[in-house]
This record gives sequence, structure tokens and C-alpha cells, in this order.
Amino acid sequence: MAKCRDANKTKETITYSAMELFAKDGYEGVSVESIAKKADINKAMIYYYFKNKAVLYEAVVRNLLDDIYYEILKESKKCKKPIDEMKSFIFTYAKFADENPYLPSLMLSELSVGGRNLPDDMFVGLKRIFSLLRSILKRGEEKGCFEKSLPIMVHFMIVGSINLFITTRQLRLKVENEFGKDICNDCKIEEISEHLFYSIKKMLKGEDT
Amino acid sequence: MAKCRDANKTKETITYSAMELFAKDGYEGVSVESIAKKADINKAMIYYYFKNKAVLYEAVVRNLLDDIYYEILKESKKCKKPIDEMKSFIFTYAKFADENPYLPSLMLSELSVGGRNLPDDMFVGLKRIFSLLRSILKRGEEKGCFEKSLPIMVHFMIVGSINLFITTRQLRLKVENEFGKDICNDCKIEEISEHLFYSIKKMLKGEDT
DNA sequence: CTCCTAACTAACCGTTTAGTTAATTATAAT
DNA sequence: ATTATAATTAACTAAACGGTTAGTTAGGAG
Repeated sequence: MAKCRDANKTKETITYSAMELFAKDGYEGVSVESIAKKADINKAMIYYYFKNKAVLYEAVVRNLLDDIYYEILKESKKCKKPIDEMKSFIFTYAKFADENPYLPSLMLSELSVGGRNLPDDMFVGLKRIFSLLRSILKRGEEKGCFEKSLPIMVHFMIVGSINLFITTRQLRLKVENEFGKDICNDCKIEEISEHLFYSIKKMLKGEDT
Repeated sequence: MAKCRDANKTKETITYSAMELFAKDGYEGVSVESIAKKADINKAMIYYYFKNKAVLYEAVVRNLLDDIYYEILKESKKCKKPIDEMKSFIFTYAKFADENPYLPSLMLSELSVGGRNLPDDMFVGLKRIFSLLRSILKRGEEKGCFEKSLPIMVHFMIVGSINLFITTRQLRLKVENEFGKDICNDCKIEEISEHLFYSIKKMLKGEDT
């Protein structure tokens, strides 16, 4: 890559390499030098485009959270009924996480240290994803198609299970012969989404509706 | 603490201090020196009792996983029906995670990097917790009280949501005025367990049972 | 062609890191 | 009291770290 003399391209190369490494090894587990090597550029270039390591990390996380948020929002607008929005939320999040496994890794590693590596204003990214689900639940309750629930727990059940499903992919391969199909190693992400949606739907359905 | 000349006590002090720090900042985010300072001992003592940083980390994680496993197992034996075992699994795991918030943090941070900091044989700890839930589900299916499900996803929904609920405690405080009771900042862990159990129960209940 | 500037580089700096070593202390058994 | 040994320490090393700096290159504008 080196010496392409295209600022946008170089900056993007840095961001992408950083994303791969941060997702694999966490913020502290990655050295600026290793990002430079992966991007095949000089380390000083990273400081040319980003103030420091923390700012680069922020950019990476912000990019991913923006992307998933607008993707969910876009798909959500195609729906009419709350139940369809819920399905859309689950399928879109799962598909995105499957195609961008960096997101689940980064999200879990960041939440596991209580957002220590991110400035406060970065949580708008996480917050507005929750806000989306919360409004779906609220609308469903008002229309009488969802039972009352604890929004934050429903949210954690959905994103928690999808995130863990994605991040444990490699790990689960090692225990395939022990657990067989119970750990869904051969499942496509759509099957997972379908099962999850089916479960959440039953969960939210009133006792006698 | 220093100079107590009690090997067991010193070793335990090291392990506990290490657990607190690893849970807060992750494996790479913690220096051996900082553990020594927290434990109020000389850094060399850590290398006297543990071969290196990685071995200390393993000991910390192994301790926690052993404790939670045997706790769940103990409570599980008091139950007769699969549905009671399920309730016991959820309540016991949640209570333990609430009292030992180091477990959720460590589990998430380790899973987010695909177990990079742990040797393969450490996953017996994670595996056998899943095995417990899996056997509960299987028994329930055989007795006809649970619908067929994807065990790994049920597992991830339970431990994923509980882990996230615990690790995001501090974070959620910052957005209390924005989301109010929707994020359950005042909820006791028993209320969370109750809601989770209620949800999972509905989820697993056959269409017309 | 020349000059300016954005893009880029190699070498370096001070600090922190994981881990070692040789020497010292305290205790319990002989 | 002597001795053996387990527990503890300060001082150290070599490597890796995040970040800086002074200087070089290349390409487009005039």
C-alpha cells in the first residue's frame, strides 16, 4: 500500500487494519506499530491522520456503530406493524454482525471494561440502537400486540445472544464433536435470526392472545 | 498486608487483587506492577507464586468458573422438575454474577477475543456450564414440558443478558434520566431473574400447553 | 522548470512493561 | 543457639510501548 499518496485511501487502510486488530485483540492488546505493519505503512502516518491511538479507536467504533444504526433504521422504515419491525431489528442486526464480526467483538470488549476506552459521547452509538428497540416495544404495547416487558432485558437478550453467537464461532468449532448440532456450527445466520425472532415473539405475546 | 509470611494468605491476596483488576481493565490492560501495588506486596512475590502473568490470569478465571459451576450444580440437585432446574439455573447464575461482577466482565472480555489469553483446556469451565443447561433442556423436551429449541441460543440469551446487565451497571447510571425505568437501574437482581425466567418459560412452552 | 505543500519516512525519546537475580529476613525444627 | 528453608525484597535487564521530530519525496499549480 505504502506511497500511494492518496490521503483518503491511506486513512481508510489505517482504519480498516485497526478495526481488524482491535476486534481480535482488544484496545490494549494492539500496538500502534502492529497496525502500521498490517496496513503496510509507516507508524508515523497513523499519527499524521489521527491524534493518538485512542482517537483512532474511537473512529473505528464510531464507524461501526453508525453503520449498524443506519442499517437498522433503513430496514425499520419499510415495516408497518411492530412485530415486523421487531423481526427486521433482529434480522438486520444479526446479518450485519455476521458480515462484520468486528462489531460484536468490539462491543463486548468495550462493555466488558465499562467503556473505559471511549469518551462519554460515544455511547450515543449504543444508546440509539437501544432506543430503536425500545420504541418498537413501546409501540407494540400501545397497540396491544406485545405484552409489557423490561426493554433493557429484551435488548440484552437479542444483542447479547447474537454477539456471543458470532464471537464464539471459532471456539465452538473446537467442541463440535462433543456437542454436535446443539451448538449450531453449521447454522446459517438466517436460521439463528429466525429462531431468535420466534422465541422473542412468543416471549412478548400476551397470555391469551 | 506485606510481610505476613503466610503463603496461603499472600497467594490469595494476589489472586483477589488480580481478579479485581483483570475484571476492570482486561488482561492486557493490567500490569503486574499494578497488581502488586493493589495487593501491597513486592512484584517479585507474584513470580514467586505464579510462573507468569498468563498463569495468574488462568488461575483467576479458573477459580471463578469453578465456583459458579459448583454453585449451579449444588442448587440444581435440589430440583425435581426441569422447569424448576431452569429457574434454579437462571437465579443461581444471576445471583452469583451480581455478587461477583468480576465473572461477567472476565467472561465477556475473554469471549470477545476468542479466548486468546487462555489455554484450550480452560474451556472446560465454560463448556460444563453450557452442558448443565443443555441437559436441563434435553430432559424437559423428553418429558414434554419444553418445546424443541436451539440449546446454544437459549444459553446465550440467558448468560448474555445477565452478563450485559451486570457489566453495564455503571454505564446505565449515566443515562438514567433519559431512559428512566426502562433500563432497570433500581431493579434488584431477583426481579431481573424473575423476568428472565418468566420470559424463557414462555419461550419454551409448547404452542398449546 | 520551480516551488509549494501534502504525503511520507527513519531514527529516535522517555516510559513502561514482563520477568530475573542475588541478597535478606523471619520462622520453625533440631 | 544453630541451621535449614520458606518468604520477601530492591535493584536490575531487555524489550516493547506510544508518541515525536527533523527531514525527504512526489505531484500539481504557477
